[in-house]
Amino acid sequence: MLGLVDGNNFYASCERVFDASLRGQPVVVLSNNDGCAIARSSECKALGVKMGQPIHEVPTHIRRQLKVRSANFALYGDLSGRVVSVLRDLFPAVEVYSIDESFVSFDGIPADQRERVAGQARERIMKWTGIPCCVGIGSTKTLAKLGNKRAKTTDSGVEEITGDHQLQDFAVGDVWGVGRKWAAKLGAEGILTALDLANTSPDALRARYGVVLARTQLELQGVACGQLEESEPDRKQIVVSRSFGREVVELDDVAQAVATFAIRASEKLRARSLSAGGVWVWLDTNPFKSGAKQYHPSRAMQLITPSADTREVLAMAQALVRSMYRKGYAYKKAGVGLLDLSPCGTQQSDLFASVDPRSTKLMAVLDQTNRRFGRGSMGFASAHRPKPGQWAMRQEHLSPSYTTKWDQLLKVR
DNA sequence: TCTGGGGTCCTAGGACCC
DNA sequence: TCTGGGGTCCTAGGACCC
Repeated sequence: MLGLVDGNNFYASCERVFDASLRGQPVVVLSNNDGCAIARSSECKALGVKMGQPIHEVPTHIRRQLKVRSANFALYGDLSGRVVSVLRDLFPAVEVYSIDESFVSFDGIPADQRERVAGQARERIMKWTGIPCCVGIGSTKTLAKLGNKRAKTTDSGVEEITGDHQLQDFAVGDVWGVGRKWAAKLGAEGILTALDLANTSPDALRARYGVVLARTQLELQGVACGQLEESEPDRKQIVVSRSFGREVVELDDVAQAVATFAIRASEKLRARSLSAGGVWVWLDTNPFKSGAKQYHPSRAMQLITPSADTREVLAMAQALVRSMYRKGYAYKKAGVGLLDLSPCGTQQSDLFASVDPRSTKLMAVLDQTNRRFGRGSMGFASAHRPKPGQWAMRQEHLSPSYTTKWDQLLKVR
C-alpha cells in the first residue's frame, strides 16, 4: 500500500509558519515577477481567486483584502526538506514527488494501523514544521492521489481508497493524469467519473488516448504501473528562464540576462554532478501585447565535448544570443537550456580537444565560495547584477528567507 | 502598468538507411 | 495498369504534472 502526503496550499502555508499575522487571512502567493496566483489559502480560494489567475485580473475590491506574497522558493524548498525528513523517520520508503508531495510506503504496517500512522505523520509534521498536510492511501499511486483529494475535505485529513464504490464520487478530471483537454474529451463520450474511466473498454481507450491514459485506467483498477522510486532519476535537461520585470530592447541587456541564466544553469548542472552536451537559448517578445511585433527565436548548439564549466556554457550562450538578437523588438523573456546531460566523468573525450584540467578545481572553488558567501559573491563580469528597473524580476512582496540566510533570521524580541 | 517556471512522456511525420 | 518492407533517428507538437 502507498500513501500520498501533500502539504495543504503549500506555499501559502510556508508563508504562515513565520508570519503569524497571515493565519486566518486570505493569503495569495504570486509567481515570479508577481504575475499569477500560484498558491492560495482556503480564505483566498473562498474569495474566488483562481489558480494561475493573473493577479491584475482580480477585482480591486477583492485584491485589497488579500495578503500578497512574492514567491520565496528558498523558504519553500527548505521547509519541504524538513517535511521529508519527518516522513523518512516514520515510513520504510519515501519518494519525493514534488516540492509539496511525497509518496510513502506502508510496507510492514498492518492494515488496521495505516490510518493511525498516517495521522501520526500529519501531527508530527504540523508540530515540527508548522505545515498542515493530508494523506491519501491506496494500492496504487493513482488511487493514493485520489484518496488525498478526498482527505482534503475530511476532518481526519486521512482517506483510504478501498474499493470501486468510492470511485464514482470523483469527476474524471480529478484523476491524476487526466488534464483539462482529456477531461472534456472523455466527458463528451459519456465518461464522467473515475469509475466510468475504470470501467471503459481498454482497447478503445488505448486507441483514442494512447498508452498514458491506458496505464492510468489500470492504476484505477488497482494494477500498479508505477512503483515507488526512492532515488531521483538523472535529469535530461536543465532549464533556467525568466520573464523580465520590464521590456528590454538593447542587446547588452538581453545578453546580460542570458549570461545570468547560463551561470545559474551551470550551477544546477554541477550540483547534480552532470555535464551538458549542448546549450540552447531562446528569446521571447511579449505575446500578450497585441499590436507589438513578435519574435521568438530559439537556437541550440552542441559542445565539442560535454562540459560543466560555466565559462564554456557562457561563451556558447553569448554567441547564440548575439546570433539571434534583432534590433527593434521589445524582449520580455529569455531562457537558457542545457541539453544531452550525462553524469560527469563518463563522457567520451574528443581526440583533438584538450580538456583544461584546472576547470574542475576552478568550478569547485566558485561553487564553494558562492555557497558560503551567497549566490553571486564570486561571478562573471558579463552577468553583473541588473540595475533596479532593468530586466530584474519584480518581487515587491517578498518575505525574508527565514531559514536559509543568516541576516534574515526571525527576530524574537 | 500588470499575464510563471521547470519538467516528463508520447505520437506523428519526415528523412534516411538497407 | 503496375510502385516493398522494415528499421532508426530527429523534430515538432501536444498532452500531462507540480
